[in-house]
Parts: sequence; C-alpha cells; structure tokens
Amino acid sequence: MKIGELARLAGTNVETIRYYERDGLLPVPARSEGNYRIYGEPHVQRLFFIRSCRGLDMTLDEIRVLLHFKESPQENCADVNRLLDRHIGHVAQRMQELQELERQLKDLRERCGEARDAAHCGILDGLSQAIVSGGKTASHVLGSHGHAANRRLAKGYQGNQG
Amino acid sequence: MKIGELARLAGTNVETIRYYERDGLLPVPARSEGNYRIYGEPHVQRLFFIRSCRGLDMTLDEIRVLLHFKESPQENCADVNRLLDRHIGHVAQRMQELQELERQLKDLRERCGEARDAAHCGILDGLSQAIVSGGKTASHVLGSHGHAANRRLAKGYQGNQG
DNA sequence: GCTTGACTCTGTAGTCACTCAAGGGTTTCT
DNA sequence: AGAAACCCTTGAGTGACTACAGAGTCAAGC
Repeated sequence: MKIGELARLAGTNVETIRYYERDGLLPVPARSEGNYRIYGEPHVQRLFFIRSCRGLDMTLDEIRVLLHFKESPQENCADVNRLLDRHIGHVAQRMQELQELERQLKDLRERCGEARDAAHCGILDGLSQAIVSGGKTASHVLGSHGHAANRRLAKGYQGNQG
Repeated sequence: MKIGELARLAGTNVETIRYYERDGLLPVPARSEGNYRIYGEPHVQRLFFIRSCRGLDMTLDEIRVLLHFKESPQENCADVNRLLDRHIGHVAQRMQELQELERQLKDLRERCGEARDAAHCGILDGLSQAIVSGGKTASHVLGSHGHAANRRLAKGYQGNQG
C-alpha cells in the first residue's frame, strides 16, 4: 500500500510517517517505479505499535527501547517493566504537580470574583506578589500547555487570546 | 544591577532573561559603558511577575495579555478572569487525561508481573494489539513529557535509557 | 602593567514530535 | 487530454527555552 493508505489505517498523517522513517522508527520501505513508498503488513504493525505507545505519552526514545525488545524476543523483559514503571511514575508525578497548580490557580481566581478595573484586580496583585514561590517542581514532564503542533490537534481550542 | 544578579534574584538563568527581552516580555534595558545590560527595580518586578505566571504554567502569550492589563490599570479586568478560568479549565482537562493514562498504563503493567523473556512479555503484546484505541484526547495541553529543555531541569531524572 | 578569572556580549543552533508549505512529479479518473 | 488526487523532497516553523563559540569587559591580586 502507499503512504496515504497506511496513514488512514493508523490514523496518522503522512508527514508523521515520513518523520518516523527519517528518525529510524520505521524501516525504509520499498519504492514503486514512480518512487512512491510501498508498505506491507509489518509496517502497519510497527506503526500501530508506535502510535499505541505515543497514545500512552511515551517518548520516541522510550518507544525505540520497546521496539528493540520486540525485535529481540530472547532478551529478558525486565527492562520493559522498568521502563513502564518509570513512565507510570512520571505520569503520577505530573498529576500531583497539576493538582497543586489547580489549587493555586483557584486560590488566585477567588481574589477577583467579579470584574472591576485592572488597577484593583486581585489576580494581578496576587501574581505580582509572586504568591507562587514553591520551588521549581518541573520534572521531566511538561506543563499544561503543549507546543503549537499539539495545540493544533485540539479542534476545540482556538488560541489564547480572547 | 547586571544581568547575572537579576538572574540570581529571580531564580532564572541569564539566557532566559535575554530571551524574554528578545521576545518583548522584558523592556530593553539601559546599557553600561561596556555594553552590559543594566536593570532596575521595575525590571525585577516584571521578571518576578513573568516567572510567577510561568510557575503556573501559563504560556508567554497569556502572560503578555496579563502584562498588558497591568500596564493599563483603567481597563476592566474581566478578561483577566476569563484568561484564568480558561487556564484552570486546561489544567483540569489535562488532569483527567493523565488519570485515564495512568489507568491504562497500570493495566498494561499488570500484564507482566515478573521478568521473563520478551517473546512472552504481556506488555509488548498489549502494545502490539493497540489496546489503547481511545480517540485522540490530546487537547492543547501536552503529554507527560517535556522537551529536552525541561527535562534538563529535572535533576533527579537521567534520560530514558536504562 | 599584567594576568587570572568571573562575568558579559552577540549570534547561531539544538531540543521534541511533529506540522506546513513550496514546487515539483505520478497516478487515476473522467 | 486534462483535472484531481496523490506522492516526492527540502526546508522552515512551533514553545520556551538551553547551550555553545568566540569575543569583549571588569575587578582583584601580583
């Protein structure tokens, strides 16, 4: 099959597939006479695996490790467990951070229950006083905002400025 | 004061300050004879404000809006409220996503309670079957992983591969 | 006066996981 | 034959920084 069909099957877009190929996650496929990439079932399987892992928020590097284990079935899979455990740890940690964040934001929000002029806005005052003094908690996990790329995935979200 | 002192005060590093200047978040400061940036109290205040907002995971664009309101005290601050409400919504949504993620990861983890060979690893099997078929939930908020930059902030975290 | 070291400057490139666009070639349908 | 749909490569852009190269500045000590 050609790249478009593969993309449809996997629910990705074609640029992503080509990106994975460049990045070494997908093997270089055969080419047709007209220089089109030609994929087979193994590619479908592999792409599904990758997308499945990405759906679990794993990095491409983590996925690379998992793919390695899939390719080497004789190896012990303790490392797979470790990788997953660590990943679960990251997710849990990020959730805690977000909970704290939510608390702080709600605190802040209560400082300005209704609209008045910015000069007396409790929110701006609160931010000015750097009420958020807690030490840098940022782990390897990122904030509540994604990059532009991901942001564009969000059909319902239309930029910040309103 | 010079940029290094400002950085120490705010707990940032100097590149970040110069970045904010380039990006228009910090006003262009005066220069010394030797072409060093010279900052005063207003810069300190402003940088604190920015870092405070960043600590709440706001984007630089969101912060730009807030700074605008700080500069225009006569304006009505209803937009400040809206911005904060929306931000709170994003955080809440991301938390829900992470909860679902955690559930899936733990499910997956249980498929391989103890180490055996990768050929029979329930985790790899699970990932291969694309058990995570739920629709793309990615909102404008991002995954549990940050970029390399953020990752480097995490003193305790040493890369993925182990 | 000279050296050493800490600090600062500009400019550029890299991070992650893609996405988008330009400018062309190929295939398929009518 | 012509149009539409698909595919190709290359390069640039996203956010919020970080890192580095190569140069200049400054204060302290000898």
